[in-house]
Amino acid sequence: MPYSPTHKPRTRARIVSAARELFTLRGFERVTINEVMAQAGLTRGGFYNHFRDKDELFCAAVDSYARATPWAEPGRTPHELACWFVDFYLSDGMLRRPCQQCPLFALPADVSRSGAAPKSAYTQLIRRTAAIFRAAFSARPDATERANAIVSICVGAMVLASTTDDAELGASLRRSARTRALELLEG
Amino acid sequence: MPYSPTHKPRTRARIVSAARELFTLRGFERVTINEVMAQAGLTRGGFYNHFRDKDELFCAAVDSYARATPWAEPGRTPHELACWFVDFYLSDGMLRRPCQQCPLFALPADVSRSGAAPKSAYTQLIRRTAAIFRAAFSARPDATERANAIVSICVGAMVLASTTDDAELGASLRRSARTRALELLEG
DNA sequence: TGTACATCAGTGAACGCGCGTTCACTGATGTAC
DNA sequence: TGTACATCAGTGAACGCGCGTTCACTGATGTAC
Repeated sequence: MPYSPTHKPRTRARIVSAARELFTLRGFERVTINEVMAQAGLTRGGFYNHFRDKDELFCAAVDSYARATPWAEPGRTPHELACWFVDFYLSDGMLRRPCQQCPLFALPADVSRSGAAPKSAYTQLIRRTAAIFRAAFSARPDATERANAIVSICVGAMVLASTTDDAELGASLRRSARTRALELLEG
Repeated sequence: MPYSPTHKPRTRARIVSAARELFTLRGFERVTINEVMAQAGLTRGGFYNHFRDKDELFCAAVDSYARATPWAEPGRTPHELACWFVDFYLSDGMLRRPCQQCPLFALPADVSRSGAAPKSAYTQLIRRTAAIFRAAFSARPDATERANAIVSICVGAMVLASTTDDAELGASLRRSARTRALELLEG
């Protein structure tokens, strides 16, 4: 039994992590397996020891987001967390720092054109994000509806801001989204 | 001077139209020049009589959206038009009918990874869409801010709805977006 | 403890398909006479 | 009016690059004795 039993899973995790970063930055098609493996410190051929094909890697990458901890912070009320999350999500840093980009706004097109598994992982991610906002409303009858609206407005603003070449328009869209999202949270 | 002077421009327009439809449906990378030309009733080679390369076609396709009439309808007040547009944008038909899909939610990733020209055309399209909503507010000081929020929420809901595999979640997101967008329009 | 061995993660050259792009050619059309 | 001609939009075979994928091999590691 050469190599410890944790060796291969750790290598795999490194590949997935590299893929997640590159995919969110440049999209599924424009990232080559060669690049992913190089970023993980490996060479091309070894890829197929871990994944059947590139699609399976994509699925694993999206899935790894969905499994990531939903930014739960101790010592904060759900409402505080929700407000903080809106700010965090719409921040300059989120827009610029590619490896931190959320696949909800970085990868929708790639996911929508892909197979069932990434779509399912992506759907989970939508649900988790909405749940953060829903938790901020104690017992409002329209909690779900409001949480949905907040997710849409945050994702929409980031999609548009990351696509426009006009930084001021992008900033303005994000400011507006922040105002309205917080307004919805205050109810 | 063989062929009438309008012959070539009309052929070009047919190619752009085919490209627009295919790109919004399947994205820039997955559509081949061969397919575009076939859909326009032509063959591969002729493409380069009209465009320098595939990037130029993409730019022309995005641009042709930006130039499209912004759904101005006579006999309707700006406010009525804005409300109708929210409903139209978030409708089942818009989500399903690929050739009618708006590039704002169908192509953001492709545009953000492309060159300057498509980004600029896309930015124009954001502006035009926001202008429809801004026109619905007579003289509110926060008209621009509200219009921006409405665009973000509509685009965000459609991005998410077109990516999830859960039709009910998608419908729910679009309903929520509709409620809040109309609320913002009523003020 | 040290050595031989078996395993299998990783290597990198090679393959082959797909697609963007090129290019020599065709043939439809308007003009000249 | 009819014929020869010039133009150039469109054709389709061919090219070549890039990238996903394969495969025979290497060499690092843990185990057996």
